[in-house]
Amino acid sequence: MDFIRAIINEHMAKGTYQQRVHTRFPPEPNGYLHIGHAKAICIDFGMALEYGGKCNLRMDDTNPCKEDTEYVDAIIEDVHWLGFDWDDRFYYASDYFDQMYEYAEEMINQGKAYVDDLTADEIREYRGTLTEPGKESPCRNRSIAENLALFRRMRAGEFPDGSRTLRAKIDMASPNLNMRDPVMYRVLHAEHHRTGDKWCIYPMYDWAHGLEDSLEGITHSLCSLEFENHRPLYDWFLIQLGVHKPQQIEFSRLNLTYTVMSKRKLLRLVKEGFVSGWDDPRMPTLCGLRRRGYTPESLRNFVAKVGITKFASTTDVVLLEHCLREHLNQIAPRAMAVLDPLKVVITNYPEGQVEYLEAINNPEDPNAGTRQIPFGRELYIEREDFMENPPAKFHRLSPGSEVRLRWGYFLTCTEAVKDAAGNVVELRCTYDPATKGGNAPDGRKVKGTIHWVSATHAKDAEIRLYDRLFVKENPEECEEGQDFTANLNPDSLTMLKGCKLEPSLAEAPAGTTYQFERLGYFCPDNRDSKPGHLVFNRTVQLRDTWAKIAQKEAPKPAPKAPAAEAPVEGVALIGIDDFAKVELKTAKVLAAEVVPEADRLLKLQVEIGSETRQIVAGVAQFYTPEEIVGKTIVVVANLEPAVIRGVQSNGMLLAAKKKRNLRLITVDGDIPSGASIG
RNA sequence: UACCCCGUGGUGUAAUGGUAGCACAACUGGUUUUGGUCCAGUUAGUCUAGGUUCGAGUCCUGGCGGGGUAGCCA
Repeated sequence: MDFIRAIINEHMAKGTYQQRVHTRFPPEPNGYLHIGHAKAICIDFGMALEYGGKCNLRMDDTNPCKEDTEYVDAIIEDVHWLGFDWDDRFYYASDYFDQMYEYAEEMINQGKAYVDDLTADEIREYRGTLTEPGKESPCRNRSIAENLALFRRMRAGEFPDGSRTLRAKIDMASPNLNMRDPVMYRVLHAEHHRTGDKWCIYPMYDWAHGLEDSLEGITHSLCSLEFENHRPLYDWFLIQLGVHKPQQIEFSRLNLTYTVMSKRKLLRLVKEGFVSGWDDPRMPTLCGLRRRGYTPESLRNFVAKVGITKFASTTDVVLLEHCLREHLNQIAPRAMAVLDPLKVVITNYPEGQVEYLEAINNPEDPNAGTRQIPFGRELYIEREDFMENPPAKFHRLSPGSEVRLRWGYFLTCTEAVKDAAGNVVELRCTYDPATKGGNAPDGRKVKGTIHWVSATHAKDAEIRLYDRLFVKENPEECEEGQDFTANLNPDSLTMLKGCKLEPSLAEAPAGTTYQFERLGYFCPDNRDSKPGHLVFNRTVQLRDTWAKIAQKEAPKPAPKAPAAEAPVEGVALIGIDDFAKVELKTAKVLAAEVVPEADRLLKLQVEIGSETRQIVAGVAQFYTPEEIVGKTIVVVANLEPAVIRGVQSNGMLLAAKKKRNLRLITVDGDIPSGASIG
C-alpha cells in the first residue's frame, strides 16, 4: 500500500470527494513523452481505473513560445499506445484562458492581486534569497481600481512584453519562495498554437494549473515531487476563489541507470545528432522504446514494480529489461536468424534436395502453433557457434563434435575450410539422417543445439544491435568541464549487414517483436524496414549464461600462494581510540588486475615508500585496472594481512562512497608514496 | 546558510506499534531440442544517538546523509 492509495482510501472512507476519483495527466506539449512520463501516466490513469473513476488527458499549453501541435499528436499516440484512454475528456489549458482571466479580475477585486511595473530583474532582486526575506514592490499597494484598469490595458495589448505583470499579494517574507507574491500573468505578444493572437497576456503555470484541475473537477492531482513546495500556493489561490479544491499528492520521478531523462538533455541528443531522432531506438522516449520493440504491457508492469514513493531513487535498467523479457518470452514468436553467418555444407546430404521441418512457434504458448522451415545441403550457422579449439564446457560445433541443429538433425563437423589467411570460411559436415527432428533413435545425447538458416532460402537483412546509450550508470557524473555527452557509449549502435533470416521473417509485420532463438528479441524497424530491404532492431538480448561462463574461464588465474594465511574473522571493530592508531599512507598503484572468480575485486600491487604490497579491494565496479594504475591513493597500512577470496591482501584502500558511486581518495601533486597522512 | 520532503539488503520496494517480506541483480544446484524459459536454494537490509512503550523500521527529539526550492518555464 503506497501513500497515494492510502490518502485516496481515506477520502473514500470519509466521502471527501463524494467517493469520486478523478485524475488527469497534464503534459506540456513541448517535447516527446519518455518512460518517466510513462510512470506518471500509469499512476494517473491507473488510479482512476482502480477506483472506478476517470482520468483526463490535458495539454498544459500556457506558454505559446515553447509549445507546438506536433507534440500534441505524438503525446496522444503515445498515451494510447501505452494502453490508456480518456473517452472525450481531452482538454487544453488554453480552453480555460477566458475563465482564468475572470478569476484574475476577481482576485484583483478581492485586493489579492496587483499589477506590478517591476522588471524581471527587479522582481528577482525583490524576491530575496533562500535565507533572506524579500521586500515589497512599490506597486504592491495600488488601488483595486487602478489594478483593474492596468490589468485590462495589459490584456488590450497596450504594454510591451515584460513591462508589467499581475502578481498575487501574499507574503514577501514567506519562507516558501513560491508564496512571495508570485507572478500570475505576463505580457507576451506571441501567437498561441490554438488561440492564435487572441491573447497577449498568458497565465503562469502556478496560477493556471490549480485552476485547470479545479475546473475539471479533479479530485486527486498526482504530480512529481518538485511541485511539493507549490502546493500551498495552489491551495491558496483556490481557497481565495472559493472553488473546488483537489488534493495534490506528489511522488518521486522515475530515474533509470544508463540514461538521461530530462527533456532538455534528450533534446540535445537529438539536436546535436548523437541519436537519429526522438524515436531513435536508444532513446528512453515512448516512441523510441516502441521502435525498439518494447511492449506497452512490459512498460506498465515495470512501472508497477518500481512502485510509488517520495524517495528520489534510481531504478536499475536491468529491471526494465527483465520486465521486457518476461513479457516477450510469453508472446514473442520464435524464429531463426544468423547474425554472423558461417557457411556449412552437409556433404552427405543429397545435392539439390529441400525438405521442410516443423518448428514450434512459441514453446510458452501452445496456441502459437508450428511452422515449416526449409532445410537443405547448405546452411548458415552463427560464426561464434564454431570453434576449432574449443575450451571446456563449449557445447557447440567443433571438429569431430556433434551438435543438434534446432528442429533438424544431428550434425558433425568433419573439416574447417580456411582461406589463405587462416580464417575459417566454410565448414564441411555430415548429418545423421536418423535424427530428423532432433532425436536419435539410439538414445544418444548431444549437449548443444544451435540455430541455422538454409542458405538457399535465407533472406538477407540489416540488423541493428543496440546497447546502453551511456557507459556510466549516472551519465551526469563526469570530469570538470565536460557534460553528460562525454559519457555517451560509442558502441551503443552496431549495424550488421548480410544477416540471414529464415524466410518466414520476410513478412514480419511492424510492431511484432520476435525471438531470434538463442540471440534475443528483434523487431522490424518501423521506419526503415521494407519488403526488399529488411531491417531488424535488437530489442534486448536473451540472458546469456554462456557469456558469463566464458568470461570466467577466460582470464587465466595466476595463483599466488598466500604466504602467511592470517585468519581474519569477521570485521575487526575499531573504537575511536584505536582509530588514532590507524596508519594512513599514500601509495602508488603499480599494477592492477581483476581477481579471477570475483568480478568485484581488484588485486593491486602498490608501492608504499620503498615497499611493494599486494592489496585486494572491492572496487572493480568503479575502476578498471587501467584507470587505477599510476594513481596515488591512500591506504591503511597497518592492518593484519587478510585473505580475500583466496588472495592475500595487506592493507585497505580509503574511498568515499556516495549513492552508487565510489571514488578512491587520491593524492595530487608531488607527494611521494609512503607519506603519512594526518 | 532558510524552508519543504525523504533515508529498509547491491537496486527498486513491502510491513493497523507485534516473527523485517517481495522483486530484480549476484551466486549454487535441478529440468530443458533455445547456454532461453521454468524449478529449488544461498548471500544480503531498517543512517545514527537518545526518548516513549511490555514491545519501535513505524511515534517523539537531536545529529548525519540525500533531494527540492531564489523563471515573466512547466
